[in-house]
Amino acid sequence: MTPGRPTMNDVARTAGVSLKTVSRVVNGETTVDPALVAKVRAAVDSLHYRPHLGASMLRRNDRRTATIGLLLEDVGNPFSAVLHRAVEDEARPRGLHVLTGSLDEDPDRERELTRACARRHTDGLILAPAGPDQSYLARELPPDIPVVFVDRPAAGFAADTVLAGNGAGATEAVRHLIAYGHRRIAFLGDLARIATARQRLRGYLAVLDEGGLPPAVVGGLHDSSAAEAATVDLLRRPEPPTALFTGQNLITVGAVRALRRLGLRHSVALVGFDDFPLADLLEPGVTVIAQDPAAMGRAAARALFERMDGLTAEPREIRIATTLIPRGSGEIAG
Amino acid sequence: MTPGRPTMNDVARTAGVSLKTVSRVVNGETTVDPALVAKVRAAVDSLHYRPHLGASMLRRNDRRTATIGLLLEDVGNPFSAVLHRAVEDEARPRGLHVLTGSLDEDPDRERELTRACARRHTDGLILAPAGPDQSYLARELPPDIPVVFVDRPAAGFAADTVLAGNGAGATEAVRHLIAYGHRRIAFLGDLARIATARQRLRGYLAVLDEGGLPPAVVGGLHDSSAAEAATVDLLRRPEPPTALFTGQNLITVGAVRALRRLGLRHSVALVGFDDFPLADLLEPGVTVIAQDPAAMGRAAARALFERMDGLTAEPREIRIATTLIPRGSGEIAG
DNA sequence: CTGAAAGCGCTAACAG
DNA sequence: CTGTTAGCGCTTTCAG
Repeated sequence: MTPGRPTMNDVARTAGVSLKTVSRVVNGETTVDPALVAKVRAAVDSLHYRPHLGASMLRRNDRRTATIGLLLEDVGNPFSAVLHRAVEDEARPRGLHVLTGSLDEDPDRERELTRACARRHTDGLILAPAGPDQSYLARELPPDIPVVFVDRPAAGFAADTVLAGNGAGATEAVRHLIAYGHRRIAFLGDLARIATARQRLRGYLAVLDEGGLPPAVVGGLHDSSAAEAATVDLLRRPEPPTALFTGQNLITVGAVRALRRLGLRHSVALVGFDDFPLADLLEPGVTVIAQDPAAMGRAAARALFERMDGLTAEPREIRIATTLIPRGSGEIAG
Repeated sequence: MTPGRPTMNDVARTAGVSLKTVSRVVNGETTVDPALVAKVRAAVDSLHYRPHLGASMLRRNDRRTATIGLLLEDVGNPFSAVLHRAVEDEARPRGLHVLTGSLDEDPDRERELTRACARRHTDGLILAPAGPDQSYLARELPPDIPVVFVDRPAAGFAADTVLAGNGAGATEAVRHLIAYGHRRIAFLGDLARIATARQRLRGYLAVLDEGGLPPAVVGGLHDSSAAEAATVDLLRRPEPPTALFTGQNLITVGAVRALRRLGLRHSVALVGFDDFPLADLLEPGVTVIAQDPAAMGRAAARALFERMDGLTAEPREIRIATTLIPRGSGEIAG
């Protein structure tokens, strides 16, 4: 027969004390005779006993699993990865561990993974919404597990939300280009689906409108090579734009490639939304509106912990400011 | 009074059946009267009942939590992030979820987090060892939870291990430089602590020895700016190297910055270990020995699942091949 | 096909 | 300061 993993009972037996005494020692209660503590400790060590979190959580009054869920677009992309790490760093001092998942813009997967968190009784959930509607959460998620949305606004469910200053960032980018004399400024992005992208577009349109300049929008770009092709296309038109504003990381890289291919990298200006490593080592360096994914992760984690601690205030919207980093490509005069 | 989360008992009561019937329906057993199934389903929906994974796992015979642990150096760095994503993709079809943690080269943290996994009864563990010795696992980790090591070899504990072809990759890099006529080739790396780094160094030394060439090793570089300073230093010596081989991502970037600062980027050759985004857009493009973190994650996950399914063969060592990607910097003649 | 009883590993509540 | 009893939400016997 296989003995299986030792239980508190086994420890109690080999230590010659009652189960409850073992429980007290394991939980660090101070009201135990030092001699018994020593006996229990010895038994724990010799049996390699580890307490069973699931069992204790089942019986305990606070019912904490010391685990939070973190559902992001794709844990493999740099933005999500840095955000993830920031959440972990906030969680660590509280003894919390992180269960992660990637949603890939798939609303079904979003429901599936939130359900997985509910079944595991995570103490909280940080979610970057993939689908257009989160009203299902009121049904699927028990009311005792708080949620914080991050990176994208949710719909149909009220909770704290941490967002980048998308509109403000876009506004700053376009104003910057206008200040350098540009009047034909194009926007390249991945529109429609993602609320974040729409906010950036809105910022762009607002500034152009303000200045009486004509917009030129290319949407539906989902990867780098599509962006490259679209940029080449755009610049070969009659009266091409003299400046580009790209709505996202991969699109920026596609535009850089296109400008290079066309030999225009020193004559057409470019500002990208979202920073990326080595942007400063390209030629020219790429001017960006930098987001701060680490700050977003920290803010989301802190908001979640406040809720877990019982805060019941109105849902809050927390904006993490963006920063324009001039590196050359955005300072080409028009 | 707060009702709390509904239990199977609540469902049974509102459906007018026994607890056990609810259990059967929830677990998809087929031997239930369709009429009762419908009643139970209705009760589940109306109460928003969700089964409690912890409670079921406690009583169940197989004792699976449907969760695996994944402990990496830093979930925020691109290498770990891509590996993480690959593990998740393998885990998903098996209905497994991933609990993640970053070790930051800290052996204490490694023990702390493996213990956290043990207490949560994860079904398995994928670990990128941080400390020099993993013999504690035999004590800390119950024998029923299999481990797979990834990215770095472990010591003192035998288990499947997935590694990049570090030695082979380094060998290829140095041979490549020699083929381009270089005789003074320096190695810049983060030595000592990390087994992986040592293997790369060993490959470098072996090839130089083979060709009767003098080694020049700079170690202890832990970040990009240290690497930059060291590179500048190195190249200002009398008889400086004509080619550099950098042992790691951040060091490569530091070297690129140094070469640029010294105006030597088109005259001193460079091959870096580990690929990075935009390496092809620099000038010159940076020649690298690319690892395949996604393949490593996949292989680790598959090996783990085989063990979880009961495989008891000898521990295996799985090597994931590296690829030399010539982009210019490594093809500067010496 | 359905249900009643027992008990997974642990902690709460109450005695001693 | 210590032990006993009951029971968390669920699945497992084993009877109907």
